[in-house]
Formats: sequence, structure tokens, C-alpha cells
Amino acid sequence: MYVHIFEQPIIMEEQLDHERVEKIAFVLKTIAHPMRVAIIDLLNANEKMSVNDITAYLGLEQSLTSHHLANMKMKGILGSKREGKNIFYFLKMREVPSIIKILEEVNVIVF
Amino acid sequence: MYVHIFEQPIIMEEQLDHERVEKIAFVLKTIAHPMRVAIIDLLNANEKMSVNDITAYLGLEQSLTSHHLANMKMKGILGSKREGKNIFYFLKMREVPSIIKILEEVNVIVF
DNA sequence: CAAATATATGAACATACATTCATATAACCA
DNA sequence: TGGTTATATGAATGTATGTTCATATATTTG
Repeated sequence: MYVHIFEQPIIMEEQLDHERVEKIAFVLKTIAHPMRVAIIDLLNANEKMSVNDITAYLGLEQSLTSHHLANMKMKGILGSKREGKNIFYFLKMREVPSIIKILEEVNVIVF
Repeated sequence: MYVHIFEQPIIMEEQLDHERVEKIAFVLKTIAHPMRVAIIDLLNANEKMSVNDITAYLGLEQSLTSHHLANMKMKGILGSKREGKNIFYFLKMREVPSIIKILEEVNVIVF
């Protein structure tokens, strides 16, 4: 039997359980990409937008935009509905813009 | 010349610029992993902890813990200082626990 | 100083993610 | 109905990330 002696008194209560940690990381991973952050920021300002408009506004490739949108939709961050020829995407998980807001002033060196 | 007609009136002001989007995504990417979320959560409750204590508490491999800690330190999320044999890590970027807090109640299906 | 403890590091490998391209589907319009 | 516009999809590829293992370095202690 092995007993680990902690260097410091450790607060062991109130720690997030494994499942919760997984869920949190899952959401973070889903939005942790420049293009997806930009899309979320746009949809936070605009209620809903068509794929084409998002593509045009951000200056991206149609197919790539579509992949990212589908991904975020599948994972519960976005929703979509068709209106005629267009499909409009909108924010579904309300926690997400708050996360971006927190980081709006953050100062880091990206590499 | 090509003119794109938007489906809806688009709010184009106040959108995050490219550099800001990159920085936000960079921070998110750095923390978007179950093990790193758990470490951050632990360091949010504990001021500082030695590598060994983190490793023991979370039941991880020494080397893997070290890699994750070094990574988060390099990217400005954590700091560290040696005290004798031990090296203690602590939270440096204060925005980070707030992000996790926002997602504490989030409900998603992870896959 | 040798041994023990604590932590870091780097290479090798495995896995996951992003992007592109070509093509498919769906709705609309002449 | 055939063409056009809007969007999706899937395979192929490239790139990045996570993990393991073996070993290195730093500090303390007998």
C-alpha cells in the first residue's frame, strides 16, 4: 500500500467530477478555433445568418464554413433552419458568447 | 467585380478583429482538454500545488502531468516557482476559472 | 558524495482535427 | 423540366495534439 503525503493542505471538496470535466472540455474543444470563434461572434450579434452570408462576411470557402457549422450544430452549440433556398444558423448554447466575452480583453502572445 | 447581397441586414459593427479572434481561440485551445480543465479547477481551489500533488490527486502519470503543466505555463495560463525539491504551479490568467465556471452547469452529450 | 526524490525533456508513436476538392442534394425559377 | 443558387457530404490529405517511455537535471539528505 502506498500513501501519498501532500506538500500542502489540499482542498479536496467541491472539485468537479470526471463527467463534468469531460463536458466542459468537450464544449471548449468545439469552439476552440479562430474560424468558429468568429462565427459565434457573428451569430451573437445577428440572431441568425445564412451559410452564404457567413461565408461572404468572413471571407471563407463555402465547404469549409459548412463543415464548421455542421460540426458545431452536431455538438449542440448551434441550431439551423431552412427558409427556402437558404439555411439559417443561430446560436443555441447561450453560455458560449459569455465565454468569448470573458476573453475579449485577454492579452496573450499567440504561437 | 462581385457584390454579395446579404439575406438579412447584418450588424457589421463591433465584430471582433482577426487578431482578437486568434487570441481568444488560442486560450481556448490551450485549456480545451479534460486533464487541463481538471488541473485548472484544482489550482483554482488551491493557490498553488506541487506537480506531485497534482499528479497524485488526479491519478495521472508524472510525465504526462508535467507536459500539460509546461504547456499551460508556456502559453501564459499558469506560473510556477520552485521551493526546495518541489515546483509549485499556480493560476496566472485569471479569466480562465471564470470560463470553467460558466460551463459548470452545461448540459451536453459528449462524443 | 551517493542515493533518493521531484520534475523536465525529447523522441517516437498514435490519434484527432482542419482543409481541400469533387460531387451530391435541395429549392427555386424561367 | 433544365438551369441556377445554396448548402452538404465524403474521401483524401496534411497538420497538430496527446501519450508513452526512457532518460536527464535539480535538490535534498544521510
